[in-house]
Amino acid sequence: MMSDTGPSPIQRKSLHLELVDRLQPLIIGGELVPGSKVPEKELCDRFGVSRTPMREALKVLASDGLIRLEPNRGAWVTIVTISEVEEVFPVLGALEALSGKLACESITPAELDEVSDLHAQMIASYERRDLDAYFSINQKIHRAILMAARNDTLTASCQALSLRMQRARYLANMTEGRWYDAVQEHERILQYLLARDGENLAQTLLEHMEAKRQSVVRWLQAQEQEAAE
Amino acid sequence: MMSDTGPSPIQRKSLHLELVDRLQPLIIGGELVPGSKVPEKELCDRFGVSRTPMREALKVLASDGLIRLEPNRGAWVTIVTISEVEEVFPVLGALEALSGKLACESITPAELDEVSDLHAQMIASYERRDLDAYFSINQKIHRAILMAARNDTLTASCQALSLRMQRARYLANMTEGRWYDAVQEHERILQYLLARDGENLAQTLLEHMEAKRQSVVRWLQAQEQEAAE
DNA sequence: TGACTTAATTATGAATTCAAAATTACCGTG
DNA sequence: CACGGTAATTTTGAATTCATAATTAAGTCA
Repeated sequence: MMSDTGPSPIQRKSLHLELVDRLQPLIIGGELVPGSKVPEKELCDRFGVSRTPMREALKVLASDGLIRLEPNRGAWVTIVTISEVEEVFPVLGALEALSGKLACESITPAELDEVSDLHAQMIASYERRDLDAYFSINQKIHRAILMAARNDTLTASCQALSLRMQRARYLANMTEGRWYDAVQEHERILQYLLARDGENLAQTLLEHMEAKRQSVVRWLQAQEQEAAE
Repeated sequence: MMSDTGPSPIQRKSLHLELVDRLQPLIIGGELVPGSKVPEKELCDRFGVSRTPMREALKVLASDGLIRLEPNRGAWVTIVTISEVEEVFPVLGALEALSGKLACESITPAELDEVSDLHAQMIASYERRDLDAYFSINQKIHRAILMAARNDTLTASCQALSLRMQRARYLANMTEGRWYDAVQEHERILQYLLARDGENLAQTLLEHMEAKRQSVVRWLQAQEQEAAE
């Protein structure tokens, strides 16, 4: 159902890109702990590659902000700071708002069906309080809207920033109240999308991001508090 | 006058980052011709480095979209296509609009003076039809607004996309009419910034980008036409 | 014991090497 | 002469090597 990027590319991806794809989940999944050192040698052994392609991959991940390279001291998994959240969410908001506007212009009935379907699934996971499923489907919805916007540059930019925000399991933490609100927001998002009302969809996505930002910042502040004790 | 990123970093940048910084101007300046092969060995000789850091740099540049890596066939300088322009400018528009909004909240009187000064210089270069100076100052203005927005993530995103649009000398080509309009737009941009009118500044920056997009696309279409003959 | 040196070890950055792929040059055949 | 195929050359991707910087361990002395 997803739009294909091309006719089955036979070309083997270069090793370093393969590694980028493999390392990303380790970082956002928390297996590589934020603030800890990236165990270069260990990862080389694990993936059965030499240091050269691994280090190339680390350079790319660093340019995406997922890790930090300290000269002569190796690579470190970056941590999500409050100030970074305050920076990234407004940018992400602007980009998602644009994606909503563009999606309304280009989305097909089939794609609308798909989003509706995903939305229903998301509601179902909300009702049985399945947070993991909820988050997974939630992301699929945002991605589906992005796809419908038909703008690969926009997709890539959103993707990169989203990854940075997913580094920890922080986002998977919501109060019951915030969760309810988020679902309401998504209800509006779906309605505006179905109505192809770009302006209101953009506005709602912006508010959605702003609310998410607040929620994440609150949680991080609570974490800080906790750590101080 | 520009805000310093920190207290004189003694730490030597890693070689590959140094190379990224050195290669970028070669690409956007057109010395590395769009569509041509990146002469890896030649560049290694020129900068006196081995292939390892050079190849690391190329991987990073590729992830920024300035070059394209074809497996087993080397690196190629990407060309600015019409469809890419149609993609990038709307994204850049959204980001610049945000930067305008944020700048209105945080810009200092000293920074406002600086922008006013740059604006005056830009008008002067317009009046003597000095396109190179005009473009250079123009960029400084956009960058100053970006700095005033106090959002490094936003700055980095804008920077990356701007670079992609600067790859050729295409942008330095404007009709007399378009040039005049651009100056008028910049007049409004300055006024809204001085008035700290975020909403209108954002809107104007958006329109500015849209106009620029149209102008660049027209020029590229003309180029295509020319090439076909 | 504990701070300060100094030596051993390890990790990092970058050059070099090597196998595989792609390109070019060469050559025979129709 | 054009075409197809094979061998030589070059380029690329990735492993290995090597010098240097950083870290750890050991030893010295107050």
